[in-house]
Amino acid sequence: MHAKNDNQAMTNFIYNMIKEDVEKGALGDKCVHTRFPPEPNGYLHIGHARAILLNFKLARIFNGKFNLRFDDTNPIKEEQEFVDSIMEDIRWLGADWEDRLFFSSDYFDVKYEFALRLIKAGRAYVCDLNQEEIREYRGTLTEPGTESPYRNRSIEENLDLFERMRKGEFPDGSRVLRAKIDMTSGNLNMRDPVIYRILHTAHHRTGDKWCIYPMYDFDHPFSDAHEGITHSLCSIEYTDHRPLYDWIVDNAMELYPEVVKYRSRQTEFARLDLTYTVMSKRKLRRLVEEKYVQGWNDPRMPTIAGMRRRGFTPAAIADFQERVGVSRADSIADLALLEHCIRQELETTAPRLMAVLDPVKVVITNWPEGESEMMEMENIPGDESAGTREVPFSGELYIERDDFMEDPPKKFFRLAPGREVRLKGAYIIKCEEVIKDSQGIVSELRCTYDPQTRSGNDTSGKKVKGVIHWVSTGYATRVKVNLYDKLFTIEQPEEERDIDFINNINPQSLVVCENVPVEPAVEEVFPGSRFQFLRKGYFYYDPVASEEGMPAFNRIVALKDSWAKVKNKG
RNA sequence: UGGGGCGUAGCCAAGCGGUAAGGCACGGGGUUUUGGACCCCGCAUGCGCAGGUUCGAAUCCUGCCGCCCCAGCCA
Repeated sequence: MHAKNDNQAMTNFIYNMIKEDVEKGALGDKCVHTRFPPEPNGYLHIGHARAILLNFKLARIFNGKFNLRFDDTNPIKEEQEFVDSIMEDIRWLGADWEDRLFFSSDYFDVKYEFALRLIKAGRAYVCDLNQEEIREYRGTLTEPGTESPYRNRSIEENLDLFERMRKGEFPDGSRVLRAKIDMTSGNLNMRDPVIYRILHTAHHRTGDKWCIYPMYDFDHPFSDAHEGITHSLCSIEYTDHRPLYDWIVDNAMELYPEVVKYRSRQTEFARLDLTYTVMSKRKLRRLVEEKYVQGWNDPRMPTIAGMRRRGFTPAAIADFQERVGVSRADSIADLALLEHCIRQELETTAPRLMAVLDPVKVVITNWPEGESEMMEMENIPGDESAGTREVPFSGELYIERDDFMEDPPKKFFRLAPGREVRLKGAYIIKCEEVIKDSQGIVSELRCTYDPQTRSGNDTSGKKVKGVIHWVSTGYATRVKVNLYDKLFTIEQPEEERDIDFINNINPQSLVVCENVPVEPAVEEVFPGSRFQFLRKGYFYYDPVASEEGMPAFNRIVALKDSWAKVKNKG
């Protein structure tokens, strides 16, 4: 439907590059093969969705393959809980890794062998410098480093020491294995990078089998080449690591060709940020831990889990990613674009329902006492196949409090004393009397209806500008509604260097409406489905927040509101 | 002269020597029983700046300016 053809949608530089590779036969007998390599130490967010979808779609467009590989080389930070949530999120997004679920830790044996071969080739050595000394020897951004005094140990000694590291003879931090590259390189990553460290910590997959673990820069390129990844896509901050990536892959091909399926290449692209939210793991964790939100899946969070509970759809997220595009330039996508994508999808797919979020009572004084009438309304305007439903109309109704103004400005088209308005799908009513409580708050509007104006066979010839929604008081089902809005009040909450980003939280990011009257058709809908509450916005029947007898609906996004603009102009 | 990356509209982004796509946002009009949706129209004499090459430059050259990343035994 709204999803464009893949080939038309993709016009970014990575797509172009792969297309060229394919056309000139650069892949040999290989097909395009990509991967998404999350570290299982946190929840996925909308920024990750770009990487997931990009990798997955690229593989699909070129009839290639897409792997999911957990980068689990640091047992201190990684947990099974995150493996599970990450898989759930990726699956929900629609990226299918088929039978190719891998873990970096699956290759610890073969990586150990590779390390041995590097040592034997004189290209890696065990270094006894402690962490602080390694830092000192590394030099600075502007000064070259100094070679470690252990750099020229004999191959035999290195082999012996590395073996003893593996056996657990040395404490954490006492020794590391380093690649012997160039301590004078302007690129710090090439100054004899550490490739294995000692960590006497159990691993979520390999248990106590290992007490030495490979570093990312050694592990990642090797795993890519080992899996036969043709295009290794990563974010821009790894550009500096590319020479090391190539060094590792080249050495693997030379020293251990039997386990290398492809000479993988790394390509970097910019991360994706979004306005009115934060994306850093640290800040998201703070929001959760300090209880500014109710958890990682709070519908205000930019996490995949949060967006799923808010009611976003995978299709809208994918559409958003496509429209934003991919480049190497730092970018912050506009929340308005994401909102546009979900509105566009729901406009044609979400059935309409009437709910009055902030009710005020209307009594129709000339309506026959105790009578009611069924009004037929379209579920999705313009889509006959979506059918219609019956909505009970009566002499006592709720309408939205802000659909009435006692002293309205010229451009206000809704209800006001002496003015007429159409009740959507029903009759035109006229406000005859305003009743207020002791505090002067409007408590009831007494109106008359015009029997000639029944929707569908209006013989009155009347034209009113305003159309408002309503619910019959005697036929209202009560639900809970969570009105979610932007989590922050400014576009870039992370930008304010001197002010804690917490200060920019939107105090109105969640407004709860209890006992909201909704037309009775709501009783036939299911958790997990999406609706438009007429004129108010799109809502998601939240299976998590709903309770027995009290369904909860989350506002995904409000409808565009051009009245608000008029009103604010004065 | 540490190394690397990036500057096209308010936000994204195409373009790769032939005279600035597209989307969102914004503004105007039409239409409408959702102030929604839909349909028109408008929105960079200009591509960070300054020179140069060329019949012709966002694209090539030179020099500047600005922003981002890198000194984890994190990924």
